[in-house]
Amino acid sequence: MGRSPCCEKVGLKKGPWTPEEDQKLLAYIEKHGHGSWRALPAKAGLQRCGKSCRLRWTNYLRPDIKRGEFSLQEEQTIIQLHALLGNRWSAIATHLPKRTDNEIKNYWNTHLKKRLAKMGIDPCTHKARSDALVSADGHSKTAANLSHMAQWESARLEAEARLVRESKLRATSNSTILQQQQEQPQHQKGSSSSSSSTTALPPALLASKPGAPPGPPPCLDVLRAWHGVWPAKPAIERVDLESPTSTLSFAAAGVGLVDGNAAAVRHQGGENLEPESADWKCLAKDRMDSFAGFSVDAFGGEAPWLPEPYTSQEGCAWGQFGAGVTGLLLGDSGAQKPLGCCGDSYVTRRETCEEEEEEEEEEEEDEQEKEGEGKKSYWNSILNSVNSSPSSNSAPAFYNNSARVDFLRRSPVP
DNA sequence: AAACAGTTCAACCGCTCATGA
DNA sequence: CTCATGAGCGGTTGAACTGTT
Repeated sequence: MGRSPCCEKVGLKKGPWTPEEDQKLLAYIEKHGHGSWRALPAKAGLQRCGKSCRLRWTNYLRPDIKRGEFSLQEEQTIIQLHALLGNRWSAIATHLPKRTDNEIKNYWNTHLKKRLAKMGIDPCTHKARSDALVSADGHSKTAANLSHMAQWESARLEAEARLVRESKLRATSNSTILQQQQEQPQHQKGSSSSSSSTTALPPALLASKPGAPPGPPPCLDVLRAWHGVWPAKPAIERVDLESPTSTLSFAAAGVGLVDGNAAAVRHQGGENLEPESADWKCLAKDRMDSFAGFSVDAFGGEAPWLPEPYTSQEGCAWGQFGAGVTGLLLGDSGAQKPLGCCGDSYVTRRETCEEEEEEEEEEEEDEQEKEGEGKKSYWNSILNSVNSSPSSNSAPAFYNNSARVDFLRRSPVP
């Protein structure tokens, strides 16, 4: 629309970054923070446009980026959030700590989308292609409700993310930033305008603080109101406010609890279970036909932040069931090779992969211990849920929560 | 071993949004 | 209120890589 280019294009380098360029960018940001991206290239001695620098930093060089294979819980989170938010990758990325929107987008397009399509599930709507939702027996109302719910939740997610960002900025500016600014008064100029930008800070400020108090951020009052009660011992023990890309990590925390579910599915079906495998395909299809209405839309929107299923002793409410079905969708993920593991352009992929695999093995061992219980109980939960036949008439747990339904009714549709 | 096809992912492009003058 | 500017987002591209014939 006649917009001037973000920077003078002449003489600026494009294409893959060289190690030297990376080094320059890293060194500059480590020392000064990025400040104004537009002005950065000149200051850092780079023949790149600011946009390119920002992208390189946020998608590749930033120290708190996790690269390599997506874990099951990450896949679940992506599918669930995509069902709710659609292609809003940055919003999805806020729930996947250390993952960039670009990476998530790529992963969706190259893996998850295909997997869903292969299963006969429309990756756009997250419904079985033969739409059982709007059936003759009046389920369309449920569909409308779910759509309403999804819209509302979508807006709410954004609001929460904003609140957290704002509170984070406030908190930071009240303490460290002030001090930092006194020491380096000019580096932060021009970076305060962005509502979501925390990366203007030098990385030292962004370094994770494992011991940071895990108390719920102010925005969680909204959740408390939403849920009626904040669990005495929240399933979400850690709210990672430090990651520049993550304003909330409910998804990781919450879904992490059901990570074992998908693993359990794999376990039940055997590690070599292929998506085409008759057993689970039947199960998936049956359940998808039955639950197409809720599909991932319903439980996907639910699982990441709802504490109920995870705090209840039985832990087999809809959230878990939903995550379990998502696990079904992810049935072959466990067997897949690490993809694009170690994106380092300058180290051969295999070298870094070996290191990462070792680390991942260690992490897996830890996770497996935590998941043990979930794995055992999940399949029973699935069977219970199936046996108790949560037909479309019996809504997921949250729909039976009258307070929430009331709240929903009062809530405006964005 | 070579040619071809398919896949992955880093990077770019064009657009919208937020902010400040 | 309008305009200019910068930042960020989502879609797309193309080089590099991998698998198949």
